[in-house]
Amino acid sequence: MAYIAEVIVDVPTMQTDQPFTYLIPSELQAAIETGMRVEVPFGKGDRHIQGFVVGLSEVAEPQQTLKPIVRLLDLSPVVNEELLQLADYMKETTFAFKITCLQTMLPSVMKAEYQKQIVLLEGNHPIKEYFPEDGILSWQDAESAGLLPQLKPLREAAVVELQYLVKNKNKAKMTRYIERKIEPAEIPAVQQQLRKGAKRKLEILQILTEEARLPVSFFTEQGISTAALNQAQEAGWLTFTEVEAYRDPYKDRQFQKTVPLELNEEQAAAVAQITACADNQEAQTFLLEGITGSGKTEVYLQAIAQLLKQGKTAIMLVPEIALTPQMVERFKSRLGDAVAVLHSGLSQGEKYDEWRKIERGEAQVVVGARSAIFAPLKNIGVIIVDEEHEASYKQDEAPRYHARDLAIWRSQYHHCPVVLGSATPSLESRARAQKEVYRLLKLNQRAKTSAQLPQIEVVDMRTEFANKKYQTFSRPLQEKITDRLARKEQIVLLLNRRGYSSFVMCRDCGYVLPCPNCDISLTLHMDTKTMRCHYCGHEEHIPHRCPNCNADKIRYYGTGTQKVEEELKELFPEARVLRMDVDTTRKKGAHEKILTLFGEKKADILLGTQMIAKGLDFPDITLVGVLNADTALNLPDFRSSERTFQLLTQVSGRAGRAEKTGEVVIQTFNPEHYAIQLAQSQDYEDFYQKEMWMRHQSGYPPYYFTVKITCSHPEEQVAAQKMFAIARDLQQELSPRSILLGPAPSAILRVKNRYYYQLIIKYKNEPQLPALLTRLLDQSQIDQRKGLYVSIDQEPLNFI
DNA sequence: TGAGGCTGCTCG
DNA sequence: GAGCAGCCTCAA
Repeated sequence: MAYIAEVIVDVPTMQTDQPFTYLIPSELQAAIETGMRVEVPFGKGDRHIQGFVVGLSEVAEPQQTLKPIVRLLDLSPVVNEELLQLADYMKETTFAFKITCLQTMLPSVMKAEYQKQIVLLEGNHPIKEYFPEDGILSWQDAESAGLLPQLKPLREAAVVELQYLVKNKNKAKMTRYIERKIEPAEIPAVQQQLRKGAKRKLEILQILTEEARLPVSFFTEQGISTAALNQAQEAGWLTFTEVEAYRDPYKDRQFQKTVPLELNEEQAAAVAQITACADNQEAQTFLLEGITGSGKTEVYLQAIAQLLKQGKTAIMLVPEIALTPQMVERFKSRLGDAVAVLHSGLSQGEKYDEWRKIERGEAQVVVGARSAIFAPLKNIGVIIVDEEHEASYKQDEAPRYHARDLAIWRSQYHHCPVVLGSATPSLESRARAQKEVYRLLKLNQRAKTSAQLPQIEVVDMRTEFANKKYQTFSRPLQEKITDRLARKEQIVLLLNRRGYSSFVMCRDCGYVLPCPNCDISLTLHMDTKTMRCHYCGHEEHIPHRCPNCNADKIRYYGTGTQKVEEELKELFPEARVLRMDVDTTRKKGAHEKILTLFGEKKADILLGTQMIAKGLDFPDITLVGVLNADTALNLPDFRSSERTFQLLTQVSGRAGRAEKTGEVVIQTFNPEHYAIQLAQSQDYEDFYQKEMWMRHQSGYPPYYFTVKITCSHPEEQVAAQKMFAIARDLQQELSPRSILLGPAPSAILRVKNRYYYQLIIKYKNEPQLPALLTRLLDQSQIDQRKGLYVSIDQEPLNFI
């Protein structure tokens, strides 16, 4: 009898994307379980790598000689049966390797790091002078000392050995505690015997009278030294112990307990339908289409609260930029300690701790961005995807999954409802509701009955441009800002940065400073006084003279937030302005600080990029200005109208959420465009009809499915040739009803010195396509050593 | 003739 | 991802 394990190894290639069989040594047989991480030897030379156990079995006689598992990296499984199945689904739908899917599901600290080192076997060999005492030399040190050529023959002669270490990074944080060993009743007697002046010992004993267990920090904070504690230990009064501690990013925060708000009829009906589904174990997907300010979050909270009472759990996904402190506050204060929060602002250790809390069942509600869909909850009662239209739910690197799809998959596993919420649903989701694949729930009223939808004015910037002095602010907007400042009400200004940035141009020859590695102009950053590339991170000084013609007529162009801020200060010197963009929010907690200041009315104007469009809920905002509505409108992407409409509707929703009525000013060069006009009338349903007609006319989703294939190589020719070869292949195999767009160079042809070519397939029914694409990837494996990469993006959200 | 590079193959 | 075999090229 032999016990064997099927293991997915950490070698992300097409050829190794399958389970490998290993022998389970007898000492591991009792402890090993499916879903654990293990260390295994792999390949010639038995390099040690990490793997995931995906199956266990018993065989009479293995057909081949098997290598044994070296050790277990976990005490209990880190992926359960459900997540293993989910990984299979992800692999099929995203064309990613299974190992990549598995690693994506776990906190990053659980991904192994490998270390190479050289071990001296023959202690007397002259080479030993290069080795440290312990006879172990790291690969990096050997390399930098130029020893590698010398070591090569020594390895063959078995003087040294090459070792690969698998480092397990997931360390729980430990806190030192003190435990009382002395009976409280004895303490007064001991205190009597202390010699005079033994103040600290007296104090320690006093504390021990009250408490049996305390963190060491409790003592040190009171000025009791560790030396004193050590003496107390020697006296047998106490012992030190280590207790596992969670790194809780919110531990110092007090959350005021809140009570459920009164629901209006529409909200109550929505909650009832969702919970009824959960009660009936129905895997139904709801589309909750609610205008801004209609109280979608309250619907989520009450549905979750009800299900929690029945012992169920819940996942709430929000876009990264909407995961504001306000949102977290709302969940924590309503649902208390049941809530775990996962977002990019946490350190690796904090993320790991939140994950363990969930995994152990200590948290029942998970609020987080895209990757929170992998939260290891059991008995899920509802999954909510807020702002479901947001592009950030799709991961733009492998595995290119969409969190919405995985949410639906998990709901089917748990027989529970999914709620997709938005004021402006994606066309795909709205169309599915039309076809009754999803059930449509509508919220047509603002939750606060006194709150009205804001008045929206569209300003034609073509006529405004005659007023040359201030190009950024139209006269109507200036007048309204003046008015709000006088009334001490708050203003939000949105600078739409998509496809737009500030750059430096020479006025004599028109030269624009490019990135040396990418085909894109460098962006001006005034805070660091540098030019930066947003793609590769290249940085250089701001030029004073034109590098091309040497003229000194170099000028800054474009409208960065910094430039707008300066203009604002010039126009309204008395206004207090807060700026929120990538530059001012880079530091941890900066985001929160800006919003808190604004919430406390320490500023009159909040100026920012897209990140201010979502989730802000401040009662005194009565004016929203969109400085440039149409920068995204002219991008060559069929979703540009949809994105523009969504952004304008979302940001308009920030105005007039309480008693005071709000106003919105949209500045545009395309006032007659339907996306702008329908945003003005705030009619999502009209927009949906119009846009569906447009998509039907031009043959785009949701009428067609799409796949994007991308090739990249350091030489443009090679990337292009491969792309054309793939296109020829596909042309032959696909049905004549499918359409190929391209091959064409990507919108930014060169990134990090690699050239990108792409091809888009539009199709309605192509059952052979997954197999075809898998074969294509398989064939492209050979090209990888030549630096030629092929990637596949199923239902891409960015066409350019 | 031997060193070094490139390609294809394999890994349990 | 890494080692290895088989093949080719190149220079002496």
